[in-house]
Amino acid sequence: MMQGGRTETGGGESLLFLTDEQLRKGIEAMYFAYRAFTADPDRILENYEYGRAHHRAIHFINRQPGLTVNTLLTMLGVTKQSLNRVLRTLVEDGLVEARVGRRDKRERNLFLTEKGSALERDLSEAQRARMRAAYRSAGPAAVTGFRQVLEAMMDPEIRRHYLSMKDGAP
Amino acid sequence: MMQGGRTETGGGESLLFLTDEQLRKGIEAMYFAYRAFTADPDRILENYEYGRAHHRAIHFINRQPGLTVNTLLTMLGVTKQSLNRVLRTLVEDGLVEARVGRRDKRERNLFLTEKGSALERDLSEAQRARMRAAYRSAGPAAVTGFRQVLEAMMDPEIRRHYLSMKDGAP
DNA sequence: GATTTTATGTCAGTGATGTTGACTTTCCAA
DNA sequence: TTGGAAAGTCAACATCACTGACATAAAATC
Repeated sequence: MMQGGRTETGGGESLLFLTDEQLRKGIEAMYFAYRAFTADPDRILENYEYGRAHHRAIHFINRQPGLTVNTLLTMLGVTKQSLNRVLRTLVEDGLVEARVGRRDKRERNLFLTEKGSALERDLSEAQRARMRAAYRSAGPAAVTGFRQVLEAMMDPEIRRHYLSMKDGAP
Repeated sequence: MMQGGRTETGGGESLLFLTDEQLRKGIEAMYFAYRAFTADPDRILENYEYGRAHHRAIHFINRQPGLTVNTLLTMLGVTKQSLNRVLRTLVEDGLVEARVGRRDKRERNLFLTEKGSALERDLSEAQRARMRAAYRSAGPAAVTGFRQVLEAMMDPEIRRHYLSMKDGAP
């Protein structure tokens, strides 16, 4: 049975953090933390008729103003039909502006309106408050480790996108 | 405007990791990593007619064999109606056994059957493989920080449950 | 100039997951 | 014995994802 077995590859004591039990705890930690992580913005979104998908779209449009639908599609990893439904309501409600591309008129460049920016700030401040508290309680060294593990966990193509977005360390 | 502002509370350079930009990167890291984290088991579940909710139920029943429906409910944070639909299919398909409680016959104690254990191993091995690779590439110190931040991010009641589950450090 | 490819939008149908609300059954405990 | 907790059930509904098919416009290519 593989269940309950250790996963050391012969490296000795320094690999104790790679036991199946340790990995399972990590899996549970990811699950529980992510749930808390999404709970705060979800509470805000209940007041509107929006869901998590709207939040994601708003987040990335704020991070890369003018990005195209296709780029957003890649980052969100959903189908265009799914994203389109979300974008349509956001444009209709005046939170997002979709400007026809200047060079390539097939493209739509997406921007947040002032109203969209306001919601973005609300949502992200709720999320940042939790992240800030967690960072503060864990300390800078832990935060570095946190980011390292998360980055190593991402799919390579997505990690490229992630790393290319503007960073807080100038 | 609060947007783009720093969040230092006067502590000086040691709090640079708490800038809004750093927090936003952390938020994105969580999102992208979690997506990768769930992608592997999701691929396996496509072959069955199960979804992520079934995976979660199977995971926790494996971790705490004999747990009651109510305990599982608390850990999953869903309604009993939602969980019931999932549990019913798992029991019907012979992956989960729901034994009437010995002391309190209203309760149901949940166990994985051999068939259920087999699927659990498949699913969790896929997830552990990614976690193992990330841990290995980031190293033990990073893993400690990773866990610290995630634990600080959880809701307190859930963290209690999380910490009370068996740990890999004996 | 005609054809193909690309970017986007739209409509229809489906499935998994979640919700609320109302109700029943079982059965422990005051 | 009665009240209430635990569990299960049924119904209706919303969100968010998917696939598949099709439309439009513009760029790219032949």
